[in-house]
Amino acid sequence: MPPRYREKSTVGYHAGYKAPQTEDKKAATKPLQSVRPGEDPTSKMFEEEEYSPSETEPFSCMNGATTSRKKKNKNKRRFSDEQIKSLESMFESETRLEPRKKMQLAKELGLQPRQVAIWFQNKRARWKSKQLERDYSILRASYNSLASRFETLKKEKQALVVQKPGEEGDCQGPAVNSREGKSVNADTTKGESETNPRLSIERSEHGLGVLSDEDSSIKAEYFELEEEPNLISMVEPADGSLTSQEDWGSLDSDGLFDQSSSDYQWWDFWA
DNA sequence: CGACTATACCGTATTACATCA
DNA sequence: GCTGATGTAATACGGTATAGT
Repeated sequence: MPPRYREKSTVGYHAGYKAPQTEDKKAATKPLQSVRPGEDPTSKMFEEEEYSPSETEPFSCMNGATTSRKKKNKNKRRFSDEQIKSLESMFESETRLEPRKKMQLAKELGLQPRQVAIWFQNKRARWKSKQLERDYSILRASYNSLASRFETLKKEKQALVVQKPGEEGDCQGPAVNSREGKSVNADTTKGESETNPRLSIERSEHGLGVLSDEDSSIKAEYFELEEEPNLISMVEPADGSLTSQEDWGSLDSDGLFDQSSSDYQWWDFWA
């Protein structure tokens, strides 16, 4: 969790102290009179004493609105290109604003500090959303690569089995078991390959598909896959650490998904 | 010192408005 | 001019951290 910037209060609060116009929801919602979406009885935009509406909009026009959804922010204005530019460049250097910088930036841009804070908040949300899309694409590409490699190996193996029907499979038999220092005959090798779930290539009758953006059902199928536990366990550790939301904070694509930073591919387990 | 309170900030979901095709 | 899609500023809400009482 990145550090939060909190302005240390320099005032000694006392009983009965009236909090300064906070720019946040706690104060805004303190009266909290059955607030419903679209109905903001304390609409900060219209209470902010320093707030100066955009040059063109006399926002008082909304007074007396007759629609059921009253209190619409008619003075909502998009920020100017210049403002966006400044905000963007600040966001590039730091995604969370120090209160002092927020105030300064707000002053420079002629915005309310709250507007700056909200912009950063929305920006982080948008950025995260796009990041998730990117990460998913990378993951999908990796998976598809793995799937096609799997198919290739499967075909190779079948070819070898057909080629030498009576013979022992050189590719897996003794080699696999040689780590135990035993000489294994063809029968035991074959027997193990049939019973050992880890040697389960043949078991996959339908093989592996290719993930596409469109077919979400396929995605679901593969991410709940029981057929190939080995594959899943490589993509997602059994402890769920990859999908644990706690780790998302540090999941900034140069971490988990940045394959360019390493020659190692996770599917190399299989190679 | 611990409980309580107030405030600030966060992420997420949602709303409402502006803009464009 | 109307309409639906999209982008985005703003709000709502629940949660957490921190400082003061």
